[in-house]
Amino acid sequence: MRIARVAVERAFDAARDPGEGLAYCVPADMPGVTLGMRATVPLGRATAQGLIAELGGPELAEGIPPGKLRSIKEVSGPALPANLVELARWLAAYYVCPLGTVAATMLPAAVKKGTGRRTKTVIDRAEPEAIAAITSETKLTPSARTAWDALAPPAAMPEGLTAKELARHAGAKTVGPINKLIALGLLVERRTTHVASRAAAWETLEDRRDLVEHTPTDEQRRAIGAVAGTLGSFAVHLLLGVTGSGKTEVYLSLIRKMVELADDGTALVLVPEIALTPQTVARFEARLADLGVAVLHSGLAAADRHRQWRLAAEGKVRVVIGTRSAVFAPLANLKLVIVDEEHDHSYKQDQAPRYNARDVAIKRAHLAQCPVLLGSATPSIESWHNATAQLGPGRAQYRLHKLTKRATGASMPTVTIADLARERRHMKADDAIGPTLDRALKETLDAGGQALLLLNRRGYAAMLACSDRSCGYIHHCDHCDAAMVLHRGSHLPRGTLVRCHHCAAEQLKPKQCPACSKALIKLGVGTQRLEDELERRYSESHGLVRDDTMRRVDADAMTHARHLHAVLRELGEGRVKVVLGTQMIAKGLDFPNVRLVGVVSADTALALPDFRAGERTFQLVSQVAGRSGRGEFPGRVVVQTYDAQAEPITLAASHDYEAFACQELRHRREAMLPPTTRMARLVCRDEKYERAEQRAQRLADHLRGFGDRGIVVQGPSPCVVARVADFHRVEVLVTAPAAGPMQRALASARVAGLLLADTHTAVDVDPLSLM
DNA sequence: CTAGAAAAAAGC
DNA sequence: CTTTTTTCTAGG
Repeated sequence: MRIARVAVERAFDAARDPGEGLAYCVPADMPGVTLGMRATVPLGRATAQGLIAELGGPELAEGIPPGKLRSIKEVSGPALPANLVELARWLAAYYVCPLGTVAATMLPAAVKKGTGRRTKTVIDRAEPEAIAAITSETKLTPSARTAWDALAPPAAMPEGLTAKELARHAGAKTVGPINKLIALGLLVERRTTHVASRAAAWETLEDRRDLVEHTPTDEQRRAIGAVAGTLGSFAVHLLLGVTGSGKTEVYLSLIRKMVELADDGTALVLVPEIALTPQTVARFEARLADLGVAVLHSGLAAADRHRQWRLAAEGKVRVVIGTRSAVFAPLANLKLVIVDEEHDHSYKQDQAPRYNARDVAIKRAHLAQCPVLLGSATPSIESWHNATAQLGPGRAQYRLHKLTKRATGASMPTVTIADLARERRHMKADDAIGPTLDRALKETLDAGGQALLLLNRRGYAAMLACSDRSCGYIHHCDHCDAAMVLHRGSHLPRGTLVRCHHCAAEQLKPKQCPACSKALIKLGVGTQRLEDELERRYSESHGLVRDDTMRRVDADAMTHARHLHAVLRELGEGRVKVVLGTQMIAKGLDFPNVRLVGVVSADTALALPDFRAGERTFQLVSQVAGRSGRGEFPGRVVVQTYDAQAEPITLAASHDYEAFACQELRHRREAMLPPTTRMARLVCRDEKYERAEQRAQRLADHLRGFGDRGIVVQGPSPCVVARVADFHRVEVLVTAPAAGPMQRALASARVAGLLLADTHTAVDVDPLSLM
C-alpha cells in the first residue's frame, strides 16, 4: 500500500505532526503519482487541493487509525522538482508556517486555476499502417485529393495545426477537404491544451543600448572568474559593486559561463519589484534570447504568468528572471542563482510564510549544490557580516568580490549635505526645498539636465493637527491607532480627503477641529504637496508643469506598471525634466542625462523606531544618489536633513559603504541585535485587547520557560501601531544567539499549539520591519 | 483555514 | 423556549 503525505492548502498544522502533510492512501489503480504533484483530497466533509510532499509505504501513516485513512481523489501535473518540495519543507520549519500555506504560496494562483488554458483540436496524420490500408481502395473527391497530395509526403505536414490552419497549409479554401480526409481515416483529430496570453507591457519597451557585449573591466573579470570557479558546488558570493559598476554585466557573463559548462543547466535571477526595473529585464531578454528567458512578476496578467511558469516547468527556457515569488520557479537542473540588490526589502513577504527570497534563494542553491551570487551597492548588514566576520562552524562564509569603479569610467556624484536647521531661516514656512537644493535645481535645468527628487512620504501632508497648541488634537483613524494622511483626491470624492495608510479607510477632510472647533493645520510635506511647491516656484522660470514636464512617481500615481513605463519613456526621451517620487525612483533607473538627485528629507526613514533605521537611510541615500551622473555629465546630489552629522548620511555622502557597515555592525554587536543575534517577532491580534494580550503572555511564558541557550524574550507589549483595522496588536520579541536555538524554541511553541500562524498569531522570523 | 457541534448569551 | 452569537474542536 502506498501512502502520500499531502500538504493541503489550508492554514493549519496537523496536531500530531506540525509542519508535515496529512496522510492519504494512493489508490492502487491511480497511475503516475509522483512527488510534487497537485492532489485533490477529501478533508472533513469537503475536498481540498494540496501538494504531494512525501510518498512511501505504510510507515507514513503510522499512528493513524486505519479507519480514518482516506484516499486521494485525483492528481494533476506538472510535478514540482523534488528539491522544490524539499525547499517547501524547509520553509515550513524555518518560518514556522503550515506546510500547506507554503505549498499554496509556491504555485502562482494562475497556475492553480489554469487561467488562460485553452483547448483546441489539432490534426495529425493517421498511423502509416492505417493509411496503407485505406488509400489504394478509396476514391477521393478532387479537392480532398489535392489536399492529401500536399499532406501525404513525409515531413509535408507540420504538427499542431488546427483544421483551418491545415487547410490553408494544404492550399484548400475551406476545411471541407480536411474533414473529408478525417472521415476517411487518413487524418485524425487530437485535443490539446495550451496557455494563451498576450505580450507583457515591458516587452514593448525598446532599449537596445546594451545589446552589444561589453569587454569586462579587470574588476568584473576577477569577480566572474571567482564565481565561475565554484560552478558545480554550493558557495555564496557577495558582490559589492558601486552604483553603475556593471553588476548586470557580471550576471550575464556568468550565465553564459554556466551554459558552457552544463548544457542542460538553468539559471534563476531575482530582482526587486521587476515592474519597476524594465530596463534590467529588457537587457536580460535581449542578451539571453537564445537561451529562452521566462519573466515572472506581479505586473503580469494571470494568463501571462501561467504561460511563463509553464515555460519554466516544461524546460523550454534556461533562464528565469523575476521578483520575490520567482524564487519558487519550477526549474530543474539549477546551476546558478543570482539575487540582484540583495538588500532590498521587497524580497521579504509580509504575509505567511514571511520568507525572505534572498535567504530562500541561498537555501535553494544549497539544495541544488550550485553557487549563489548576491549583488548590491549597499549590501544588507546581514550579508556583510556573513562575508567579513568569523562565523561559527556550519555557517557558510560568503566570498566577497568588489567592483569599486563605474564601468563607464564616470566618476561618482558629488554629494552636498544641506543642513535644514540652518537653511530653515531662509525658507518660507511651508516650503520643503531649501536654498542649496533650489540653486542646484535651477542650475541643472538651465544646463538642460534632468533631476530626480526623492521624498519618501506619500500624500499631501502627513497629518492634520489643531492650530491651538493647548488643544493638541491630531486627526486619527477610527479603526487604527495612527494619524490619517491628507491626500488631494484625483478621483472621487473630488477635493481633499484623509486616508489611513494602515487600513485604507477614507473620509472627507474635517473642516475644523472636532474637539475645539478651531482651524486645522497641515503638518509634514508629502509628494503631492512637493508637486505644488515645484509648480509654484519653477513653472514660470523653468517650465515645470505637472503631468507634463514634471511627473510624480508614487504608489498613488502609479497604480499600474504601464504608468511607470510611460514616465520612464518620457524621461528617456527628454520630455520630462523633473521626476519627484518616493523610494520607487531610488532603484535601478539608468538615465544618462539625470545630473541632479535631491533628497528632500533624509530624516523620514531615520526617525523610525527601528534598529535598522540607519541602515535603511544609508541604503536609500546611496541608491538614489547612484541615479545621478551615469552619462557624460558629472552627477550632483543634494541631501537635505536636520541631522547633518548623522553617520548614515555623512558616510553615504562620501560613498563609503565599508566604513558605514563596520560601524553599524559594531553598534549591532554591542546592542546584541541582528545580525550578531537572530530575531523573531510574534504578533497576537484580536478585536479584544485582553485576549491578544493573554495569548501573547502565554507565548512569552512558554518561550521563557524554554529559555536555556541564551534566548531572550521581550514583552508582551503593544505594537508601535497598537491597533489596525479594529484589531489590537500585542507583540513578543525573541532574540537568540543563533538560528539553531531560535528554531528549537519556536518549534517547541509550535508543538504546544501556541504558534498557529493564523489570524490571531503572526510569526515573523528574521523580521525586517518592527512596526 | 473551514465546517459543524456545543455552549453561552440574548430575545420573546 | 427559541434564536443568535460565540467558542471549541476536528480535519489524515
